[in-house]
Amino acid sequence: MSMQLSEQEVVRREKLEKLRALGINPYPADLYPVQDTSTSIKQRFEEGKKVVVAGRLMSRRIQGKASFAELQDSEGRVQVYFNRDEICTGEDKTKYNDIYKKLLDIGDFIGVEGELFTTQVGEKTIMVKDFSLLSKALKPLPLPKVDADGLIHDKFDDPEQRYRQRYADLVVNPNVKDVFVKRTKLFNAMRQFFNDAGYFEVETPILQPIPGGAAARPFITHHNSLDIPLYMRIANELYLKRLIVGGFDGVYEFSKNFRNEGMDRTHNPEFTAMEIYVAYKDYNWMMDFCEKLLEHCAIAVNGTSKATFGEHEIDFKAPYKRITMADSIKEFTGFDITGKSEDEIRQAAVNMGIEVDDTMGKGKLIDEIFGEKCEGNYIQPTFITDYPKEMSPLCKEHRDNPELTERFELMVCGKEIANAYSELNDPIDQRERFEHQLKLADRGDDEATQFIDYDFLRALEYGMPPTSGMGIGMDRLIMFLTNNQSIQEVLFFPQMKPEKKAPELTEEEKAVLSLLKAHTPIALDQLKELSGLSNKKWDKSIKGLTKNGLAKVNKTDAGLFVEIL
RNA sequence: GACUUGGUAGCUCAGUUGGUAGAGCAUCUCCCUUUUAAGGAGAGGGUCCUGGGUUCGAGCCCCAGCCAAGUCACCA
Repeated sequence: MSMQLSEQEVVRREKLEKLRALGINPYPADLYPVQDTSTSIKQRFEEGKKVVVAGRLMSRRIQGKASFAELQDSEGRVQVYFNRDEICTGEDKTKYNDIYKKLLDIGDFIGVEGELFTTQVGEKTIMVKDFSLLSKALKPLPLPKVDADGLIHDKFDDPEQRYRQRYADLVVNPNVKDVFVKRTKLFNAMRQFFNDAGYFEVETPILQPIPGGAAARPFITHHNSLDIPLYMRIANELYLKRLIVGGFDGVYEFSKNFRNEGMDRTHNPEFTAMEIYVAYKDYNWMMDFCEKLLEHCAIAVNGTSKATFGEHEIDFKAPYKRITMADSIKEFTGFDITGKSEDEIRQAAVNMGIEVDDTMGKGKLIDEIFGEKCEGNYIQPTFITDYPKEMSPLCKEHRDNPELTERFELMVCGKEIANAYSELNDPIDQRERFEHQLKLADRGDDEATQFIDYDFLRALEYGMPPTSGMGIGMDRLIMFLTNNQSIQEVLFFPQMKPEKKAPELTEEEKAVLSLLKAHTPIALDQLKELSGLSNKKWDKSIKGLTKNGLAKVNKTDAGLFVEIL
């Protein structure tokens, strides 16, 4: 069946044929000898210099026998000047009059050879001596325009369309491209920082027989040859620790994780975390390392340690404030949790107006209080330390207080962007904590981990050196560094519900068509009668058929007749 | 999952108790040899998200659904 084409798409396909008729391949195979870019031209501008550039034609101002246009390449735009008599030095003016003016469109890729000059209004421009079509665009791009005051007109900014057609978004919205350039700069900066410190980048399985290292609902799949379920990873922690057991001093991985949970502007089903584990270190060392790392990354991405996020200006310059969870709660609620029983803490939470229920243990209650009363207050990067033990099944008990763990989270603008431990390396303690989680899961606590990774316990039994580990949510971090409030803006291809395509023909249209096959031509009223459709249905159906080119309505002196085509 | 808002031309958006679907840019035709969002004149272009219903008549009203955004809940 033919696809529905808009008028502009039909026109472009016709141009394609006209180009071929003129002996021009709209999709040539040979390379184009690009020598310059839009930025190199402006940076190393010399009057009369010969240049060769390629890119998309993005705007045109045609004035008869001359025309200004903008060419967009990977680095930006440069103005090009097409003059009929420069391009067509002989009698034949086809190349300018027909090929350039009529058969090229905005969005087409062209290659341009020319010489640099400055226009009367001072714009650095390429005088085109010759050009070639490199690839014809059949769909018109959205065309935002920026005026002299920097205002954007006809901005392409519907999020649904931008996310579904990121390619078009990237072509027409340079600020979107910048976000992804910064994203890659962040990864490169972090990788360089780790490599300079002597740590190894590694890869661990994404398909795992046991999804471990976090409490989250996994995606499940099935391996045919092994005939076993496999889970997509929710975290890579347990694998990286195995490598510390194996003798690496420091390992890290940028890890795509998958969690089968809700989606909103801070959660995508797949997201990227960075996890690093360093032997012979503790969480105090990791805090120092973390703040140096983030300062380094912020500067690499934005050229400064400062970053604007919404109404806040945040500064990633080290060092960051450090406060224990107990002190934080004391500061914002006046309540001191140290030495208190579960009931005392529950009562305090109730007094603060926090909803509690009986299934909440001490750790969960403390977490609720912190989340409700404290978390949102930390705008500048702040380390919150010494979390309750119940909340941290993979973390080492605090050296000074057995109710706590050696854990910190880094808060920025009230959100967690890093989470780190002195890792638990006591295999017997670890086994007990896993078994405890299993009991919670059996009781129906769906947050608790439902599997015990016995292989991981075996690894710990061989001995893991004291180790500190840290995870950083890369998507959230880049949101802060690029001032984006939504994770979809920092992912090239955020997960979306599939677009449903309209059926080629509805059942009603098929019915009318078969009637029409039996009686053609036929009076319109008679066909409508035969179809037995309601007015609205009839109208839709006959319009659908004529639009698809399957039927035609003829107006004659005798009335309206429908015929099949 | 709940609520709110939205879905109309390639893009951005109007659309009046419910009465022939509009504008700007883009497209097409003609004129224009240093302009820069938008030169001049003219023309074409629509699954008004989908499906029902009410009505003589629905872009508009009612019901159901789809998709998205936002808020909350859940989740970390």
